[in-house]
Amino acid sequence: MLTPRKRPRQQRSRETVAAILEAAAQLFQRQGHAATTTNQIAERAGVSIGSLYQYFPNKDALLVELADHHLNAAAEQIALVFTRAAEQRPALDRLLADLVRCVAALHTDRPDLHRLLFEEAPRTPELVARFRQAERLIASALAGELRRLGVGGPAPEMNALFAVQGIEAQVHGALLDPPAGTSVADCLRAVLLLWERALAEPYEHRRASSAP
Amino acid sequence: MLTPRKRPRQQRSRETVAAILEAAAQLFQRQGHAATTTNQIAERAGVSIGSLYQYFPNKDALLVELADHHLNAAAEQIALVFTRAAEQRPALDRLLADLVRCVAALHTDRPDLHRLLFEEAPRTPELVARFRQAERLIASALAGELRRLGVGGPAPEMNALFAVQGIEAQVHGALLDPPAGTSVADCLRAVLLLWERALAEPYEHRRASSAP
DNA sequence: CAATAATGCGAGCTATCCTCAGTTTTGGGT
DNA sequence: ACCCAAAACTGAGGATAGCTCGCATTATTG
Repeated sequence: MLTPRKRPRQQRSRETVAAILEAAAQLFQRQGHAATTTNQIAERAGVSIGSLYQYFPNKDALLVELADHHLNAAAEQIALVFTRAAEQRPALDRLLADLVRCVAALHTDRPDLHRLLFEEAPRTPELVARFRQAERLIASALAGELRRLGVGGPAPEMNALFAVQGIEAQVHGALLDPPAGTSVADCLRAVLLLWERALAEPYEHRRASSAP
Repeated sequence: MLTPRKRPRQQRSRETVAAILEAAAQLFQRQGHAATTTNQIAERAGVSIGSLYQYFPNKDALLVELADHHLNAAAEQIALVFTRAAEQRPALDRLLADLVRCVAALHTDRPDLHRLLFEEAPRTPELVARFRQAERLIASALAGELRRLGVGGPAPEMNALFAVQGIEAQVHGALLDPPAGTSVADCLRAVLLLWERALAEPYEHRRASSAP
């Protein structure tokens, strides 16, 4: 059982839970996950260790909850890109540019939290599942736009998912460990160009001179 | 200090280290990282806990060492793809097909170990750095081939790196969590097609002859 | 065959996660 | 206003895992 062991019903307990999460976020960011003890978190939150364990079954559950918040916030930002796309019906290059910019912003907005969740924390199955779910949500929205534009090949859903996974990995790499002698902006531009080329029509099969 | 605290100099100690790593691999795979204790590892390896800590400064160092072995094995497999490419000088689609097939094989060969290292284990900075290093090595080899083929855009190095990062993420996703109603083979084919399109030159279709 | 270095040992220290029995606070019913 | 069951809170301490350290054992050197 990784989900809360008890639901806070009164106002007081909801504040307790919020304080615990806030404290956990701060300490995890400052000291790392392993170096932070649950007693420290409780102390900083101004509650007893027992209260912490009334709402979180173990230390990792705090991480999962923080990740969930972060992913929801991210999904919201990305959703904004797609609602704007639904209104303005931009061309592929414009849409992808917005998407890449948004993904990059998600990394740079809270770099420490992002690094904590993606590079340091032990990944519980729970955490992995939530990440995958967010990925699919975004991919689904992107697939809709690809269909509207008549691009993305014969299976836009699949290609949209791969695009989301690829862009995430590439932007992540570009921001945390940019290739020597290249600006981050250049990297993002290059990523954008790659995906424009990968997804744009014509999508005819070029079997020019060699077998599969 | 995450690297070995003492180097094994005699045959006896080298065997001890090997036994410890073997035991660690087995137990980590069977029970997961967190559920495995260092005392269990020592016991299974047939050595005392003190001996373990003579060669590994902490529990995570075992993981780093296992990851290092795994990455070296992977790099070797991939290097094979590129030495063969150097001989046969295949076209882009053929080269990418080999690469994707090889990456997929690395995932399916030892799925439990791979999952351990990529999805469960806490990622120490050391571990992350080694991943990045392997990535760059492969990207560098790929960039060479792209240059030979005259594709990969104006900055083949950068695009090769993005391709490696993207392919890894996409193959990983396709194998561990394939989209509903799609076979793994279909996914891999789709990934391949995306990267063919992303990297191939649309404007200049000159068949490369011998320019470095 | 000393003498010295390398290796191996394992009881136990330290520190962390988490429990639980008991206390305090809250809010709805009378 | 008052009562009281449910909700919330408390913190000392149990259980356990990572890791240390002084000493025994085995190998290597001169």
